[in-house]
Amino acid sequence: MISKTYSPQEIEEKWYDFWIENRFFSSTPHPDKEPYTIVIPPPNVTGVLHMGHMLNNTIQDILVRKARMEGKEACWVPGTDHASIATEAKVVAMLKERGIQKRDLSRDEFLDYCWEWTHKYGGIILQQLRKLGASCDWDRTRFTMEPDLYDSVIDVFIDLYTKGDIYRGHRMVNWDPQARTTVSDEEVNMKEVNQKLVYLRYDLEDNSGSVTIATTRPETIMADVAICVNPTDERYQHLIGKKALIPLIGRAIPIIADEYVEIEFGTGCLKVTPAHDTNDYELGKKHNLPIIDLLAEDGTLNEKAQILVGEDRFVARKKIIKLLTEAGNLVKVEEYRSNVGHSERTDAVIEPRLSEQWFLKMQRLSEPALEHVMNDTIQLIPPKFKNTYRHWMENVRDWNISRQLWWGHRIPAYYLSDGTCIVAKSKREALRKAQHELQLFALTEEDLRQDEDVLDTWFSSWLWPISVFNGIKDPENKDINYYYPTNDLVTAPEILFFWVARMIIAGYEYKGTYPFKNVYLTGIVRDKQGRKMSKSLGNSPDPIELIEKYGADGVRTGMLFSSPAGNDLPFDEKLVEQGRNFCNKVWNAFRLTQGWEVVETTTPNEASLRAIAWFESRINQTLTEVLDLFTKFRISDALNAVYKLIWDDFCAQYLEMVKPEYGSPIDAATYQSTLQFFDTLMRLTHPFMPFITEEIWQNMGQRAEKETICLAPYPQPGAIDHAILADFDILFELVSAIRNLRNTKGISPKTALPLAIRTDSETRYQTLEALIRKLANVSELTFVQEQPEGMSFLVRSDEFFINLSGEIDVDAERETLRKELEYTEGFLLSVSKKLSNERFVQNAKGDVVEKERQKQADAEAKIVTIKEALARLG
RNA sequence: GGGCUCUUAGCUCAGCUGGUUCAGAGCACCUGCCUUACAAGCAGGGGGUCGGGGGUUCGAAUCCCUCAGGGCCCA
Repeated sequence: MISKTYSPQEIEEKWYDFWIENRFFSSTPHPDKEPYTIVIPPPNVTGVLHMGHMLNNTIQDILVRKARMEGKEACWVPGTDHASIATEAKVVAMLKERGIQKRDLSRDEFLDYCWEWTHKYGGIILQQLRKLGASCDWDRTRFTMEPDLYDSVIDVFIDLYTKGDIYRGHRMVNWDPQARTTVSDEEVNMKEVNQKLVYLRYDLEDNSGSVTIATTRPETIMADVAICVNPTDERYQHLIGKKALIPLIGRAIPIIADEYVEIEFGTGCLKVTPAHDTNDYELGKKHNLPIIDLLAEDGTLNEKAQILVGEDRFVARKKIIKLLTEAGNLVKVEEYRSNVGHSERTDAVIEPRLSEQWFLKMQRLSEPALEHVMNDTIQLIPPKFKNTYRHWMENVRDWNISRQLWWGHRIPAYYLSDGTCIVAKSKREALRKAQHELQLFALTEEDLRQDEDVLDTWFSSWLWPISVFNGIKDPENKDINYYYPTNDLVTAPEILFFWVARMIIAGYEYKGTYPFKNVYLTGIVRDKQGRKMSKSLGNSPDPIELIEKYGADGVRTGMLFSSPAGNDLPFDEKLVEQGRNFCNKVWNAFRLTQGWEVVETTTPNEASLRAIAWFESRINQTLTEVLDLFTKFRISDALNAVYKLIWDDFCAQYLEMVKPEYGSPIDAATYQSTLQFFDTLMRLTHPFMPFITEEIWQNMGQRAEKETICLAPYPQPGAIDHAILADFDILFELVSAIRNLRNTKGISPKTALPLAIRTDSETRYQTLEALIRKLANVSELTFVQEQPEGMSFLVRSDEFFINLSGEIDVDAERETLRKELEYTEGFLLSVSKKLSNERFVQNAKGDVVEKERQKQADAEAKIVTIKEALARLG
C-alpha cells in the first residue's frame, strides 16, 4: 500500500543518483539540435547555500529542465569563483585560530593555505545545489582559479593593456584599512552616522588675525596644504593670498579661492587635504598643491603627521581634539549627521586614499554594451532595469581592477629596478621583452619584480560565459562555437553593474556579440520585517534544513509562489508549507488512481465521456497559457496556472467526475485517459517539481530501464473546444449553487435531491445531466415550464427548483431574489446608459459595443426570470 | 540634492497597450464536515471608495498633474 502522505526524503536521493548515473544532464555539442545554455552565476567558493541561491537556482533549473524536455541540447554550466576578499578573510581567520599571522607567511605559503581552504570547503555549495535538484552538467564544473580560466584572465589583461585600455595611475581609491586593500565603489556601503563638526582657529602667519574652519576630520590637519574660500565670499576677500598656520605643528599654508567652496557650509572656509578627500584631491590638482599623506595602510598615522604617530585614525581624532582644546585653537563642536562609506566585506570605515592602481578605461568598451541593452538585443527582465542600467553606463567610471591581496590572478606586470614596467605572460617572457625592446641584454630574471597585486574578482567573472567554454584561450573550439551566446542569465539585481554589465562588455569585446539573450533579475529574499536575509543577521532559515523538512519540490514551489521577476520575495515558511501540501495533493491523486480496479469489459459512462472531453480542452487551454507565460519569464504565474490546473481542475473536478462508485471498478478506456492526463500533468510539472514527478511517472506504467521524465517530451497544446469549456463553467456554477443550498439548509451531501430546470437551452443540461447527478448528488432531473413545488434559485438566466419537503423559507427566498433583482436592474441601467450615450456608440470599438448589447439582452432576460419567480412566491 | 520605482482585501501580490456592476488570486479568517485519494484535506462564506486631491475621456485601478508615504541606485 502506498503511504498516505508523500515522503520526499526516501525519493529525492534515489532519483538524483539515477539522473547522475545515467548522465541525463551532461551535454555535448549536437549541431542538429538547438542549444540551450545557462551559465550559473558562480557563487563564492567559500559560500554556503542561502535563500537567494535557492530562488535563483530553482529558476535556472526550471528553465533548463523545460528546454531539455523540449528537445533542446540543454547545458547548465556550474562553478564557483575564488572571491579574493571573502576567501582571504576566511583564511586569515583560520590562520589566526592556529596562531599564525598572514604577514609572517610568504606569498606562496599563504596561497597554500588558500588552496587548502578551497579544497576543504569549495565543493559545499555545489553539493547543496544537488539537494535542490539542480540539473547542472557537473562534468563541466569550473572554478575561476583553475589553470585555463586563470590563463584567460591574464591573456585578457595583456590584450587590453596592449590595446591601451589598461593603465596605471595614482588615484583616489576606496581603501579598506582592515582588509588593507582597495575596494570598488560598488563594495562601499554608505551609512548615515553621527559625527562631530569641529571648528578650528588657524592663526595667520603675519599675526594679522585668524581664520576658522570646520571639519569632521581634525586628525588630518597635519596634511592640510591650503585653506580655500569662495572668491565671491565678501567676508574673506582680505585673506586671499595670505598664509595661515596649521595649529599644533605651525606649518604655513596658503589661503586660496575657488568656487567649489560652499559659502553656507560651516564657516565658508575649507581646509584642503588632497591625500584624504576626493574633492580636495581634485582641488589640489587644479591649484597645483602638494600632497601630504599622513595615513599608513592600516589606518594609523604615519611619521608625516609629526604628532600622534602610530595612533589609529579614530583614536587620533579624539586625542587631537584634546590637544587643540589645550592649545586654544578649538572654537566649538557641533553635532553633524552625514554619510560615511563602509566596506561591504569588513564594515570598516572606508578611507579615501591615494595610491597607485591599475585601471581599465570604460568609455570605449561600454558603448556596445549600452547600445545592445537599450535596443533589446539583450533583454532585461523586468524591463524597468533598463533605466537603471542606462544611468550607470552613461556615467561609467574607469574600473579600478587591482586589489592589494594575494588570492587571485596576479597582475602580469614586471618592474625593473628603475620602475620600468613590462606587461607579459610570464617572467621569462618579460625578460625577453626587456632584452629585445629595451636592449637590456645583461638583465636576468632576478632583476625583475612582479607586481604584488591581484586582479579584482569581477575581472575574472566578467569572462565567465566565455571562459567556461575556454573561448578566450581557444576562440574557435567546438564548445564555444556551439554554446555561445548563451540563452538566459538568472541573477540578482544587486550585481547588475558588478557583473552583468561587465559580462556584456566582455562579450562584445571578445566574441563580438552578446553573452546571453535574456537577463532575468530575481528579487531579493527578505524576512517578514523586510530585512534582507543574511547570515550575519541570522534571520535566514537554513535551506538544507528546509529541504529536509518540506522536501526539495515543496521548497522550490514554495519559493516561487510569490516571486514575480524583480520583485522582492518576503519569505514565509507558510509558502514552503503550501508547496509541500501541493506535493501531497499530487501524491494522493496518484494514490487514488492506483487504487482503482480496472475492467476491460465495460464502456465509459456518459459522465466520464464528457469529463474526458472537457479536461482535454482544459489542459490544452492551460498549456497554451503556461507556454506563453514562459516566453514572458512569468515563472511564478506559470507555476500558479499549473497549480490550479492540478488542484482545482484535475483533482477537485475531473477525478470526482470519473471516480467510480465505492467498490465498483473503472472501465479501461476512462482509466487509460486518466493515466494519459496524469502523464501529461507530470511532464508539465516536472521542471517545477522534478522529484515527485519522476517518482510518479516511473510508477504509473511500465518504463524502460533508463527512461526518465527528464527527457520525456514537454507537453504541447492541442485544440481547445471553447463551447465545452463554457458549458462546464455553467456546470460548476450550478453544482456550487446546489452545494451552497445544502450548506445553508443543513442537508447532508449524502441526501440525493430532485432537480427541476426551467430553461431555453435544454440540450445543454441534457449533455451535462450525468455530471450534475454525480457532482451534486441529484436523484432525478426534469425540465419544467411552470414552477413546481420547492426552493428556486438562478444560475445565469436559468431557473432551478429543488423540492425540499416542508423546509421552504419563503421570506428568505424572496429576499434573495429581491437582492438579485436589484443588482441586475442596476447592472442593466448602467449598460443601457452607456448604450444610449451616442458618444459611446460612436467612439467605442465595434466589438465593445456589441458586448454591451449582449449584456443588455442577458440582463433583460434575467430580470424577466426573477420577476416571474417573485410573482410565483406571491 | 539627482535618477528610478512603488502604494489594490488583515498579509503577499496579479490586473498588458483605458471598455462587463471590475474590482481578482494565494495565504489568513468565519461556518459546516474524520464523505471509502488526501484534515498537509473537503464543501461553503464574508472581506477593498484600487494612498489623498485634481484633470483628460462617453468611460479611469489603468493615462496626465499634484500632494503624502515607502523602497532602490547615485552624489
